[in-house]
Amino acid sequence: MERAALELFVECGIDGASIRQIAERAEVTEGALYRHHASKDDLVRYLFFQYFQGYADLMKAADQKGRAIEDKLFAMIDGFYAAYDEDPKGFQFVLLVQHELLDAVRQDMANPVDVITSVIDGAIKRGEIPEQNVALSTQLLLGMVMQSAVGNRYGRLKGKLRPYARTITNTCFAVLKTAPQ
Amino acid sequence: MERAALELFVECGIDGASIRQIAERAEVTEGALYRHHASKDDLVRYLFFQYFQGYADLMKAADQKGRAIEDKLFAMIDGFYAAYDEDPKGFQFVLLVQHELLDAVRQDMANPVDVITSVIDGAIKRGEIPEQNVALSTQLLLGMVMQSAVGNRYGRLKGKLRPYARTITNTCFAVLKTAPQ
Amino acid sequence: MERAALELFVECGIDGASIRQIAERAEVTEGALYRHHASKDDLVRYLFFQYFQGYADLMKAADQKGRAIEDKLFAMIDGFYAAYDEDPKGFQFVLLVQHELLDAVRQDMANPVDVITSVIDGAIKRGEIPEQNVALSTQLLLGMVMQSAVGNRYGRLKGKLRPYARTITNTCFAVLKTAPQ
Amino acid sequence: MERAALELFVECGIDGASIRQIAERAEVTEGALYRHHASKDDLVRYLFFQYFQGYADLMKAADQKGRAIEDKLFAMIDGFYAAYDEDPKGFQFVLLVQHELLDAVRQDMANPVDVITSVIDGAIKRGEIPEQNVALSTQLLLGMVMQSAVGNRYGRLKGKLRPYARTITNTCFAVLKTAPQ
DNA sequence: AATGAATGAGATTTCATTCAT
DNA sequence: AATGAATGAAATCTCATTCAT
Repeated sequence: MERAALELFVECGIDGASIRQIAERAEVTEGALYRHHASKDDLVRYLFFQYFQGYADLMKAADQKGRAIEDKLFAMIDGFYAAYDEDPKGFQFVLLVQHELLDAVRQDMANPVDVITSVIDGAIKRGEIPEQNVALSTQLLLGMVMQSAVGNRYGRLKGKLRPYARTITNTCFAVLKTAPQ
Repeated sequence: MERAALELFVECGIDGASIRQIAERAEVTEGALYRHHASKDDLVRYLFFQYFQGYADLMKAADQKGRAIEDKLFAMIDGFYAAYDEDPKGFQFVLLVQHELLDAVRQDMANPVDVITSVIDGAIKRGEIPEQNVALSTQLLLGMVMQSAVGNRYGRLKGKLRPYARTITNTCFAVLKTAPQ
Repeated sequence: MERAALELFVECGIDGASIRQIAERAEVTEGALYRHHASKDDLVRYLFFQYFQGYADLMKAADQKGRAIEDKLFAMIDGFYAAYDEDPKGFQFVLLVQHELLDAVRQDMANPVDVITSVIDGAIKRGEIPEQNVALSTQLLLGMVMQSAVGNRYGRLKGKLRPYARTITNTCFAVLKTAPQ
Repeated sequence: MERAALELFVECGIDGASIRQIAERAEVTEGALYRHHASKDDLVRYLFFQYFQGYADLMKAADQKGRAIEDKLFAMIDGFYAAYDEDPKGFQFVLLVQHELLDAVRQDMANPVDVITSVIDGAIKRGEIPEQNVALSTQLLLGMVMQSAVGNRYGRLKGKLRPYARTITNTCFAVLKTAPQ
């Protein structure tokens, strides 16, 4: 049921996918959906937080891996790519609704963005990379990783993403070495 | 009128912004909108292509600048940031509808993505950077530049983006030097 | 202009043909139409009465022709068919709006139906045909003549109708001879 | 619900009757209509084919009655008048939309017009009536029968039509005897 | 006189949600 | 718990008509 919703949301957009369509694809009735989720919004939020939480957990776990930033970065990127390869639509869905729901995140749960920032911060403190504008560096790394997924979706980047994990880790490290200001 | 539409689209999403709201903000009646655009879809497409064309022209012009890839890259990034700083909502709007409209682009007009690819290709041929997976490099550069704009929108990156142009150019060059595969 | 309206009304129906379409086909602007006719309704009424008057005049003139009912009937039928052949859309238009406008007719002008009735009445008085239910006979004759035109429109009856005038007159006479009750 | 629609269509015309009016008269909401019929057009088509099918079945059944054409004709006319007397609006509705929907008929189902034609054809072959222009004769009979119903609607012919069945059958036979060419 | 942009009302249709069964 | 018909609000779009130019 949630799967049907996710797929339709990604295919048609949130407003473009109607409850009736979702119910049809899930092979239940419209009324039945409302026993599991109070509203369409609720369903969207549920899906978003499920995936968002997943990505956040991934990041947090990666943060524990190894000692050097390269290990942590690799764990993050490899983890995300593995997750993406397994369920690309999940990522696409998060991308789709982040505009509306990112604000609702900040308080409660760990944010992947913050984890990246803290990883970079730690590396600077340990002298692994030079002083830099961490907020900026965070966005740059984030951009490279996420855009590779987007490029995959649009057919610009074929096949699975996980094989790129080592390469992307290296470019991320290269970026951090340039000390973006 | 188009401005009112653009702003509402960015604020509320395409489906979230109703013709009535747009008309109200533009201080015209709903019917009046339909004299200028045959449908809501038409209005969305009109806005998308206007901005997309603008960015494409920017990229093509930048491609002519200088000789070395660093000059070209700087022209692109600086040009894009200047455009973004002047009208951030235009970029946000393009981001918002690219999912649905990118397919409608390919045939007719130059695509910024292709321009970047060709710039990288040229640099490889001239021996300025090593052989690499150009499709991948393209997405990485694109990701860094676009995500910095997204980060600005979400308040992660404050102020104007243009001052970052030189720095980002350098990181782009650093990325290309790592020869992503 | 009136011609453009008539044609569009017949092609698309009264509500189906918009003022804008009419203006376009007539190669004038919408505003210009309103200088000649106070409203769309007015235009419809104008066209209806123009044709209806024409048919009524035809009938009245035919009523004067000859002495015997056969002469009068032939004049009527031949006259109507001639008019139909020359401008089938005029008749189709009248058919299209009779539902709404026939009521508006009764008072002012001679009605073709009444003329037929009076012709039959006269023939009975002169002993040319037997006593009968004149209202019924009127509808039967009317039905044969009008349906032949409708049949022509729908392709059931090819070519011009006027050549049928003599034949139809004879069948009309045969009908009247059966003294419908 | 369908009844409310039928009546309003006959009273106000297809475009003149709004979904809202129909819903009001049927004492349901507009949305409820759309559970049963996908669109206004669909509703119109549904009603048309229901009645058209009914008339066609009537004609086919009548075609089986008796041996002589007079029997068949009487069965047809009597059957149609009975149907008309019972539900005049049904016929008026069919008349109203035939312009647009007759074309959609030809392929699938038996057409009353064709049945009449075949009845006349049969009578000619059996020598009951002389050789003639069958297409023309068909329209003449059709015209008499249908126009009597139209005359009833406009108040030219009072009361029930069924009592006229025998008379009209006779006039039809008289028409066929004149061998219209 | 003519233009055509604008108006305002209304039409069709969709849809999240509810609720009697 | 599930169903699916019904609701009611809103969305997109059309159009006869007006009016400043």
